[in-house]
Amino acid sequence: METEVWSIGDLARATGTKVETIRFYEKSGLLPAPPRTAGNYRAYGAEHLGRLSFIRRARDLGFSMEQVATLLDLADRKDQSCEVVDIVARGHLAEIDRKLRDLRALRKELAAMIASCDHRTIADCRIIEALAPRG
Amino acid sequence: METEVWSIGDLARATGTKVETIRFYEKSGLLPAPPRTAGNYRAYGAEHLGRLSFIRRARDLGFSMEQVATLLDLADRKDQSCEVVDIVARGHLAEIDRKLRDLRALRKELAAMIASCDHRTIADCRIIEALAPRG
DNA sequence: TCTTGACCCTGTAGTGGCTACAGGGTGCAT
DNA sequence: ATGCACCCTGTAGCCACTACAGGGTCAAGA
Repeated sequence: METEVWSIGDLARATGTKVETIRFYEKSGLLPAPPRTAGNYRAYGAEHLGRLSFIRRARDLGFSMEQVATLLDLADRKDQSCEVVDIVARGHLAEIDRKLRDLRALRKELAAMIASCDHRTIADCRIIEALAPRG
Repeated sequence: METEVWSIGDLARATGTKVETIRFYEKSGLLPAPPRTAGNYRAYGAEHLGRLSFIRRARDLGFSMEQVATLLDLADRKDQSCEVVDIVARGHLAEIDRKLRDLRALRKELAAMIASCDHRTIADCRIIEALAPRG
């Protein structure tokens, strides 16, 4: 049976990734280097497509490249317990919660600043005042 | 009347900034280069302290260096309307709202993934499954 | 056959916002 | 005189890409 082969551009289109990013993932060790054609073009197979989809999906969910590498490593050991996967995911959730808290606090302060601005000259501007030392 | 003079370390302590960061702000054009002592040390005055405090506060509130530069420019033109200041701040608020939306969506998806993991082997792991192409 | 144009290759440098050295000089107290 | 804390410049590193420059490959059309 013939196996399908994709060029780097095909993979890019299929996964919504830029060509340069795919090469970058290869250089970073996330995506294994595929075989080459006679003309030195990368020739990808189904396993590369799957792996790249995994990477993109995990990155979209905000996992760092290091976390993605860990998850990929784990995903390959199919017979082991998935406890570590759970730990990585929970750690990431905690990070997201921290960011959410920070952003909400930020938003509140910024919104208060904007609400108190009544468009006079900058000398009276509450926003500038709020940023100045001991405003 | 004598004017107070601070070393870069004094400024760093007073504003909670690292020394390297202050030099970085100078190189980036956010903080003007101060005069030097005979020994080539930077000699800061009150205006530098004020400006650095402003920068730090704005950065803490999540304004980009470019936005901070704009705000500093505007803050210097005391007689103009503060409309542009308001526009910058509102633009930043909109950015924060976008980030909040994205993070909340992320959190939801991630939490659902984690909730469905019941610690079997990786072959059955819902988290890995959720990341794999067409789940 | 020749050319056009889309695609591919490598390698390097840039982004933002710092941080961390290396390899030196200065200033003050002991 | 010596130690130590501080200062100086310049460069490289971090993350996760992105954007070139300067070439090579390949298929279709004239």
